[in-house]
Amino acid sequence: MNIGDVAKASGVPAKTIRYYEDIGLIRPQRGENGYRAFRQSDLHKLAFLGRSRALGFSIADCRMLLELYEDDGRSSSEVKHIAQQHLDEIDRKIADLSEMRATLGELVKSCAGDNRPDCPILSSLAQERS
Amino acid sequence: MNIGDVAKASGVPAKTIRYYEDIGLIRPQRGENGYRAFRQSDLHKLAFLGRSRALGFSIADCRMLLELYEDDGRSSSEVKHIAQQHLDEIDRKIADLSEMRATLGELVKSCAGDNRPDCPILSSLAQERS
DNA sequence: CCTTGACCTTCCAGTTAGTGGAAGGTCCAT
DNA sequence: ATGGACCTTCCACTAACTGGAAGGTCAAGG
Repeated sequence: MNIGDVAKASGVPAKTIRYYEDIGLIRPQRGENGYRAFRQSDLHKLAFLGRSRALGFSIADCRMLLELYEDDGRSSSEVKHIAQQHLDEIDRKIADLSEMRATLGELVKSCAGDNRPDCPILSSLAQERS
Repeated sequence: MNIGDVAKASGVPAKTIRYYEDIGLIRPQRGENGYRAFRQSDLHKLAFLGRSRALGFSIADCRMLLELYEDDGRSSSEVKHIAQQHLDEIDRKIADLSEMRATLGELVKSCAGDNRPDCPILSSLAQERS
């Protein structure tokens, strides 16, 4: 399979696939014409990567997950540890965003949004506490 | 005031302050020794930037907000528009993260996390649907 | 007067995870 | 043989800093 085919099949853009090869996540073979020749196992890996990335795992995490996936002697605890760390990170991000959302939501609500200059959003950012 | 003083007073790191000057967000004067000489208005701007960034506004947004802040002829609707867009963006991010959190949370819960290799997390990423 | 340490300066490189685009080679169908 | 759809590499760019090196400045203590 050529890169366009695996891109379509895996949902990972061709450019991204080349990038993944660059950083050593996959090692497709090459045909005589220089084109990358993907095997089923490459496609499989790319789909794995696509799903991992969709869950927000970093490339570094994906690399470890892929290694664990191919390691028959793995312990599920290793996988779970990575996932748990990521889950904690997600929770932290959600908490941060929720706090921003709360503050900003209040400010937006309190701003008239008309053609006058008075604006509680700007006042708050300038710390002109009312 | 030197950069260290404003860094302390504004909470914005010195490196970041230099960066903000680089990209034209602030224009501190210079002393004879070449040191940046910050006025109160610079400090004020930096604090404004610090608070804007803490609410997750992009640098581009911050630039516009700062301009609006200094524009007496502004309409609060312009400010509100920027803030509303950002709020929507935050909501989108929270929604994305919440979905990841839900999926990943299930997977983590279902993984034994012991020394055996069987792992629903990896199975799911590999799309070996059970 | 000299030194020491805490400042300050600029500049370069690296971070994350790709994306866009240019220049050029290949393949297949008409 | 020519056109279009592929493919290749390489370089630059994104966001918002951060780290570090090399070197100048300033104030205090000996």
